[in-house]
Amino acid sequence: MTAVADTPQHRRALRSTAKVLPEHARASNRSMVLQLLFHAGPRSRAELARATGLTRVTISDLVSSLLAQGLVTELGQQADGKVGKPGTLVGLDAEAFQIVAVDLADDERVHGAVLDLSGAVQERRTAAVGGCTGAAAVEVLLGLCRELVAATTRPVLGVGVGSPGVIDLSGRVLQAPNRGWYDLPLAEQLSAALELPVHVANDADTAALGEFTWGGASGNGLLVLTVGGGVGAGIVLDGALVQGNEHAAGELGHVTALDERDEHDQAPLGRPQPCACGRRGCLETVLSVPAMRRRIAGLDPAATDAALASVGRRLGIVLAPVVSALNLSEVVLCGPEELLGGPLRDAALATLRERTIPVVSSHVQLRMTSLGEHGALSGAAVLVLSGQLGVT
Amino acid sequence: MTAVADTPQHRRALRSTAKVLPEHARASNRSMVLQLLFHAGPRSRAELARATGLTRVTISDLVSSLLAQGLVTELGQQADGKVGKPGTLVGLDAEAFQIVAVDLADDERVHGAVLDLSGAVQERRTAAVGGCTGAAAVEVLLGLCRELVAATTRPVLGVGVGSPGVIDLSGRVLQAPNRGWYDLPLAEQLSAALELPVHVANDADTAALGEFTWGGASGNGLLVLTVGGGVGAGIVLDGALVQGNEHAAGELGHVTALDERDEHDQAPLGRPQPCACGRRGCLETVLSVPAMRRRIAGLDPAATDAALASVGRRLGIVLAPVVSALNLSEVVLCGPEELLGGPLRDAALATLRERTIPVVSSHVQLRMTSLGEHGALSGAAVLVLSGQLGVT
DNA sequence: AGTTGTTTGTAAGGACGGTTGCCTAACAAA
DNA sequence: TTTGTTAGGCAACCGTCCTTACAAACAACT
Repeated sequence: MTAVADTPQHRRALRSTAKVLPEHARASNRSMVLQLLFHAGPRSRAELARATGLTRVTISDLVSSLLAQGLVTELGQQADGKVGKPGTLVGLDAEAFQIVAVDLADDERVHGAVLDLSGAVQERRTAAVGGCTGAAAVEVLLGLCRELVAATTRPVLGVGVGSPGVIDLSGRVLQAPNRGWYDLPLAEQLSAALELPVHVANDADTAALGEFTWGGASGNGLLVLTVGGGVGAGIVLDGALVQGNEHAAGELGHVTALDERDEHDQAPLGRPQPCACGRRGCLETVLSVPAMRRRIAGLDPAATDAALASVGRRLGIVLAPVVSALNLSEVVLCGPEELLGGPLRDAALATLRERTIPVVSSHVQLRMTSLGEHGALSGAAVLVLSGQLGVT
Repeated sequence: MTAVADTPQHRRALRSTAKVLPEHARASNRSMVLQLLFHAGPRSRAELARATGLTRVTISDLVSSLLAQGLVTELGQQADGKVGKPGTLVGLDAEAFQIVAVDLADDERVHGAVLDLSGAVQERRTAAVGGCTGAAAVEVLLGLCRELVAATTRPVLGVGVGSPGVIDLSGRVLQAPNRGWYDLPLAEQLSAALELPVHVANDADTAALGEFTWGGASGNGLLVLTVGGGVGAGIVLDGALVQGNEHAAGELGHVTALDERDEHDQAPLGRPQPCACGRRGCLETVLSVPAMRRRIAGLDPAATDAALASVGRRLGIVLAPVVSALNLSEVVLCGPEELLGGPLRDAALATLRERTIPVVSSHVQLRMTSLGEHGALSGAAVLVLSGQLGVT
């Protein structure tokens, strides 16, 4: 229809650009105010104005619209002993709305929760997958969502879903072998059925978002490694998830981590094992929970520690190039504390530091998640916060 | 002075946010038009409107201001056989302005050039470093800049500099040991002296920008590896350079690539060699130009190929985790063709593909730069295009 | 040749968002 | 009480984009 040819040059030229209207400026400034109230706590209008660089007039206008929507509330006078008129504190009303979050990482049960805007869990529900795949699996998910929405006691801001698989920005599942989903517009379908905004992302990505927002991330550049039945990663740079060319960023589980001839460790991991992907020696074959449990089964404590440390060293070797290339400030491990938290972590960090230049190694952290097993759920909630309010 | 405490939460909250005014929207839309004309060639106003999503009225307004600034020119009627009034083609005037670009990667000579807006080199000059460091090195650079500015025949859009070292977004050189620069506000100093906009970035980063803009990059996610006296990398994701937590992203040269006990290659690289950074087995100790020349000196062609392939395999091993984590679409090598272009590249690509999951490996490219030795210079020019016009 | 329909580019008017300048209220310190 | 400072609101203005309307230029049909 259009006379303009849709050439690759066009798409390239406009890939990361879109028209900007004054109303987008408004939305952006609104997000900035919410972001500030979210992270830094209640503030007076005048303080918001100083912190954002906007004028008091504009902030007043923004705040009044936020008050009208019920997102923020006035919390009374500022009782400092300072000169001048005391300001009126304005704070985010964490209980004004609720978020429905669902985690599909577990193959057996779908885990869901209702959270408030501060990430506090209000309700928790699960549903059995029962081996369902394809459309039936969508039905199970939809059922849990309906149940959770029914359990909310406030208006629902939106629904966030973290799922294994490759998922694009619009919430379309390009492929999720575990569920038998291929090219499925999951967010669109759920949104139509629930009549709510729905955001879907890879579960490692949601875990990374959760860690970024609530895990007390320090610097810039975060990689979250989820260790379960498989191994996945989510990367947050400059406050945004890295998507990758095919939306497959974070596929660290299937990087070769063990070679045929290079194992001379003190607690040898043995020959590279075959992997579900059809190759051998993938990181998943040594770092996944089942693989580690098999390896340490029946070992005495010292041998267990040595075996886990050996796994940690392989992890450190794989992480070193990534951490160097991106100059990450933090690597976070999500998974069973008893496997990951001890010698594995220590060995991985030591190896990572040995193998990177000081300007990188001296700043990088490697730690367990501070969100426990709720990481994926709260991350799915951040998906909604980010999508609906611009807050991360 | 301000009553608002400057807490970490504040900086965190506002890190990737800034107030947005309608004029920023205007600037963004202006950039979008320029971007389209730059990459897709001349268009009529109506076509620009369709491609950008803005109305014809707004485009007319934007185009008229660009015409007034001399950045674009009208190129006559569109002579298609279509119905309706033929449009007036509007095109970027590549010769309306010129760009001064300087490359400091070479320790012996500073290379500079005058380019037009299409990246075509108009003039070329160099200056001897003569072992200068610190302020004296700045003087040499400044002298070359003045010479180049004097050689321009059109108004100068700005000056772009690519330099080794760690450089922040404002063009402050945090550390550049080769030049003896530490915490030096280079862009600011040059800008004050030349009375022109000056943009400074790491040389690997400028090379990556050049490749991204003029190298025919295909997908999303580009890593450019510069191989010279050392090894550096620049990464472009979603059209923007990756900075890193300490602005040290791309420090791949000092990732350990060779271990004490894991070398069983067909053309052994031997024991890990000491590196200038004080550790052993860094990628630089096998992949830098001097290291490779030493290794192949006196070898017959077959042995040379085998040795270079062995280096390539080490490179592939280091790249695999990075390419997987970011799902990169392209890795580009910059450096001597005779060393990098043959068996080394082939072995690196094969190793990279072997060690990554198909969804990643089947899409990734690994090739020599298409910009020859001018990559860094044209990249420095892109720095200016990007900074002044929003075009990449 | 005249009519019709399509497309281009411009003009006028309106909506929206932010700013500056000025005002009043509330408080501490002199 | 006076003075200086800070908070918050009101009015007027400017910039940016939109919608609507219109003239010009052309192809195709009658």
